This record gives sequence, structure tokens and C-alpha cells, in this order.
Amino acid sequence: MNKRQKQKQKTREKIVSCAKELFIQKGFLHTTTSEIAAAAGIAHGTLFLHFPAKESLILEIMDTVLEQIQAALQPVIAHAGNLDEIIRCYLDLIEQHEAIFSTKAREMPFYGDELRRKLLFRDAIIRGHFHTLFQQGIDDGIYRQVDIQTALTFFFGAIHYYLSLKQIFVVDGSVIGKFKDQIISTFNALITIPKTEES
Amino acid sequence: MNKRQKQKQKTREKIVSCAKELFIQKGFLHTTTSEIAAAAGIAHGTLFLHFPAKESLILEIMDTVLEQIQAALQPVIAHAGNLDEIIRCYLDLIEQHEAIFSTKAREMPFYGDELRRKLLFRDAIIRGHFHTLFQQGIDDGIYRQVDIQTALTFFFGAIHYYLSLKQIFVVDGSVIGKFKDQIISTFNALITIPKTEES
DNA sequence: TTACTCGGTGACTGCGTGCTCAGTTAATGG
DNA sequence: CCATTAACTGAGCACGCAGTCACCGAGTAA
Repeated sequence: MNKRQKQKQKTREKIVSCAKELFIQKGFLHTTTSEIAAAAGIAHGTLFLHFPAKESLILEIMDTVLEQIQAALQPVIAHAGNLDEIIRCYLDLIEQHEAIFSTKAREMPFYGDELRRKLLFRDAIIRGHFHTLFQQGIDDGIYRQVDIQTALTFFFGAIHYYLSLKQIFVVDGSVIGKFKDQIISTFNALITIPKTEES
Repeated sequence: MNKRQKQKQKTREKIVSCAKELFIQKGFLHTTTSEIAAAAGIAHGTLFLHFPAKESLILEIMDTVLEQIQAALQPVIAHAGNLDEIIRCYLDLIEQHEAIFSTKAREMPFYGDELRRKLLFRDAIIRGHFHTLFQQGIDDGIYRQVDIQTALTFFFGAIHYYLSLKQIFVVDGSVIGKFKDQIISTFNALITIPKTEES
């Protein structure tokens, strides 16, 4: 690879990494191509030599970022004994990368069909693991016999709600961090078969 | 009321009804003031004689709907209905105005601070009624002693989730209509103290 | 050294937006 | 009948945006 090709690749990588950071922080919809160019230290026009349109940038970035993040959950899921454990890990992961998950929750309805489908597919995989462990808990007589799909929608719906309206719950810091314990304990309380209610 | 006042009111109503229709179809963010004016058959400038800014339009529209809902819920609360009753009533009303609520769920994070605050305030009032009846149910020994705030976030979060991603759940028709029964029965099952789990 | 290639530049264009304001028209009231 | 008022008009403004293109200059190959 000669000097020119090397430089070109370097520029492209710089664009991707800067765009990624900006998308996570400000969201895709409110990041301008000029901002990306400025952050990458290149001219506005250069951006369009590497990517035909702004849309093609997010296609490349959003999915791969979430893929990497969610892949980190995989090994944990594999030897997760129970639902409680996986919930904790999942929420820790979201808290850790809260900016991008918040952006995703807010903006997903406005993404193109292709990207939205990809993102929802990733979610569905994780949800599937939750489902399995939930079913296991029911079979083991720990959890109540409820409609798992709907019960999980209560859970994921609440997370989605906190993330998409994050700005009203916290000024700085993490929403999930703030409500994590309540979410976990309340969800657990609701789905667990009580020994005795009066105590 | 003289001819002038009558005409003015008529124009105002025309603006509101056309704006509402467009907000439902295209969303508030993607409806332009020019479109509204064109649909209402008035000049672009006329719109700003009746409303100081675009945001005040959606505020009035959402206010009207939310007030209707609050009014419809009032009798249920008045004659000491239970949570189950108010949930049913609430979901029926949401289903009735689903298009506008779906738009609101999707777009709220992007509204200006003031508008969002006002809309959330209306939501909070309705949520307050739920809280009261939930507490009553706990006191009566019908519901389990759980964190009411968080439990309600599971409920409203799920509704929010269905509404904001409506497009992936149904092509035409109502999401709430589709999932209403499941939502109600599962939420009830979760919060109610079970007589005996094995049956 | 020279002719050519090609990544990079940034002023510019075209478009869409919310909102304004000088001017028009018609109802009002003395 | 006419001066006043108030609803209405629509061209135009200021702004922000994604995307373009004529030009530049360093790298390349002969």
C-alpha cells in the first residue's frame, strides 16, 4: 500500500471514529456533516469523497457499535444461571454505554427501514435469552405463570422509557444507574411467587 | 359575536383541525407551517396571527386531547372505581386517539423544553390517579406491596414502547387494540396477590 | 525533471424552514 | 358616507442544512 492509499484509509478511519463519537453524544439526527468534518480535521467536501451521503455513515456505524457492545453480553449470557443475573448484567451494560442506548431509543423510529430492522433484530436476540431464563424460572416454580412476552415488554418498555426521556430524569449522569436497583427489585417482586405476603 | 369575530374563530378552528390531521399523518416535526396554512386554505402569515409559534399549536392540540381523557377518567375516579377499571378506560381512550399519541411518544424527546414539560405535566396528573387507586388496592389487600412508582413505570413504559414503535407491530389499525387485553391481564396478574399459584 | 494522478479543499448552491411586516381588503360604528 | 379598525395576505428574511465542483498541491511513474 503506497503513501496515498495509506493516507486515504487513515482519513476514512478518522471520519468514522469522529462521527461515531458525535452520533453517540448528540444523536445522528442532530449531528451535521460540517461538525463531523471539523472534528475529523478535514474539509467539509472531503467527507463526501469517502461517503456518498450522511445516511451511509450511520448505516456503517450504528449497527457495528451496537454489535460490539452486545457481543460483550454473549459470554455472560452463556453461563448465566438465572433471570436475575442476566438482568443485572444487561442493565450494567446499558449503563456503561448509556449515551448510545439513549440515542438509539430516541431516534430508532426515525431511522431507515434497513437500519431499524437490524437494530431490532439484535434486541430480539437478547430478549430471547431473557425469555428462556424466564421460562426456566417458571418451570422451577420460582416465577409466577404469566404471559412472558407481555411481562418482558413491561421490563423493556420501562428501560426504553427511561432511556428515551433520560433528559427529564437526570441532568448529568446515568438514568439507568439511578433507577437500576428499583427496576430490578420491583420486577423481581412482581414476577416472583411470594412466600407470604404479610410480613 | 359579530361577523369579524365569527370569521376569526372559524379560521382558528380550521387551522387547528387541519394541523391535527397533518400532525397525525406526518408527525409534528415533519409538518411545516406552510403545509398547515395551505391545508387550511389561508395565507402562511395568517397562521401566526392565531398562534405565536408552531409549538403553541401542538400544545393546544395535545392539551385538548389530554383534557378530554382526564375528563373521561374523572367519573371513574369519582365513584371510587378500582385500578382495573381506570386502566381499561385509559387504554380505550388511548386507542381512540392512538395516532396522535403515537406521534407524541415518538417525538416528545425532540420537543422544546417548555412544550415537553407541559405535556409531561398533563401525563403526571393522569398518572397520579393511577397511583391513588393502586395505593387503595394495596391498602385493601388486593394488590401486592410493591414500589408503586416503578410498577407504574412498567405499565406506562410498555404503552410508550408500543406507541413509539407502532409501525413494527401493526401495518394498519391499532397497536393498543391489539395488545390491550394482554397488557391488562398480565399487569393485573403481576400486581394482584395470588390466592394459590398452583391451579 | 516532467507530466499525470488523485485525495483533499472550502466557497458556493439550492433547498427547506419558521417567522415577519408593509400593504390590502372588508367589516364596523359614528 | 367615510374614517377607523382588525383580519388577512404573501413576498421576503435569516438561518441551517446536505451536497457540489473548480481548483490545488503532494505523490507517482516515466
